[in-house]
Amino acid sequence: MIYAATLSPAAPTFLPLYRQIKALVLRSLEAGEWKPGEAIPSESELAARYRVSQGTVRKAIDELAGENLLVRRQGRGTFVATHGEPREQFRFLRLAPDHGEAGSYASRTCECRRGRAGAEAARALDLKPGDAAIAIRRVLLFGGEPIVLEEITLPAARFKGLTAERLAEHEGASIYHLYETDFGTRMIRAEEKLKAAAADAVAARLLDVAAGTPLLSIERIAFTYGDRPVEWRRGLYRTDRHHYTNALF
Amino acid sequence: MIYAATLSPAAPTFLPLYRQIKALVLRSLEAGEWKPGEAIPSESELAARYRVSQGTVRKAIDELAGENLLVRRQGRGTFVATHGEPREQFRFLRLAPDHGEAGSYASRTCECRRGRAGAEAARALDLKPGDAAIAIRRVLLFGGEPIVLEEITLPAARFKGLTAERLAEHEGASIYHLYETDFGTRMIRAEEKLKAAAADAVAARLLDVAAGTPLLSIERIAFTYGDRPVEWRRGLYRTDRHHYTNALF
DNA sequence: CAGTGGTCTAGACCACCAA
DNA sequence: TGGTGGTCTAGACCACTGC
Repeated sequence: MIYAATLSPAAPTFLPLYRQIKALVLRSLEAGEWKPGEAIPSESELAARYRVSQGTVRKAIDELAGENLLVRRQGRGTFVATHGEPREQFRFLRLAPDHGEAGSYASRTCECRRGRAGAEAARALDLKPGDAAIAIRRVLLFGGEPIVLEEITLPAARFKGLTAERLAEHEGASIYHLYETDFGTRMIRAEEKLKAAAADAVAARLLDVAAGTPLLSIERIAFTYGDRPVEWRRGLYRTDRHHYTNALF
Repeated sequence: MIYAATLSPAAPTFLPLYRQIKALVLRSLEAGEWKPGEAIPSESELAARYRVSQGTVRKAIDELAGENLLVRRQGRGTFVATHGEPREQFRFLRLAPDHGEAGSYASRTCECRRGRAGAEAARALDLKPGDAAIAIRRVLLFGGEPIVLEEITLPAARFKGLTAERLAEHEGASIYHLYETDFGTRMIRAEEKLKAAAADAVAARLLDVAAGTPLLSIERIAFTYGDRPVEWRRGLYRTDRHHYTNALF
């Protein structure tokens, strides 16, 4: 192994071995050498491949598992995380009913068109003025009731061929799972900005509330490998019978 | 060391050594053997004390550091985390201005009285019908502007002697730091529920907005060691020029 | 320079799972 | 029963801090 310091004399004057291994595993992940849901090689195989001890591989994998990129399963192996599993389903959707258990979930796509991105979305996604984008508008239903109105903007280059039909086939499952299966794009993390806003006429109609009703407005930028922003969205949430949950540590 | 399985034949049939060490360190932390901001004994000292290897102590401390209960500082030692440090200051206050840098911060206490807890607070804090509570009402100012109106409810038994004067002396610093210094109560984690709500007359006056303005409503329960809830609060946030930030992983 | 946390190794053994 | 991840140890050495 070669210390990064040897290659780039900048910043952290020293890069531990396990971080270099982590970067190598990350590169394989990003390149799709192991697909979401698949097992990666065992710790001892990786140790042999990279010529380091198993403990060093272990520490690299520990960090990747901590970042939800890998999932360890004792006795079975280490797997590439996927948004397809029920457990991961609601990691990015933190809405809960005020009372009782979470009921059914479904999405209804209103619109899916190709065109220019809005100013905010273009800035968030680093799109150049001429770049095409895909705009989706949909309503999320909980227990059959319309609770969330969402606008999603995607760079057309990465999500070529995404259609309303394909979205319709996928209703009920996480859209991030569709991104994985159809476009090989896995969402790693997201940043959100929350505000309160009054419902305009469109939102009022689609969410079945009076115009002016306070709604929770959530703007999100989602990132894939390499911290590349690849999805922008704004959601308007009815919070009369639901709330957004957050945990602080 | 004794395996937990020997003591309680229930649930996880096996409790690793490092978890037992972690529990012992946690007990010392909770008992105040080492105070916030102080250094705990070195890894080798703890290894000797508990008769385990340094690596095992290390793994226990790793987890506690991951939960923000301890802070490692290479070359210096491991310290008990505190809300007094600037770095920890805004861990529980996730408001940011829409544009520009975060400006000054201050709090202005409107009211601090002893009495009965509200129904919601009493339920959240596990208070019995007769238990006394302390109710605080305050306004948080950012850049000199009133942005947040907060009601805080505390169990009177734990926060005996908390007065408006003491709060006033503490303006500008985190109230969680005051809890630590004056009452030996350190907040470990919190759960929040976010909603959008219309400003009522009182909120409108104190936040200098029109009645009916959409506000972000945040209800929080904060926990100390042993997952004991010891603070309930509801905040109403003006979000016309600020937003609540959240990161999803 | 001594002391602390941080890294790396090698090896033994345990817990869990699937076949 | 064999393979995988999980735990534990002992020891060597490195990086950082403060005296």
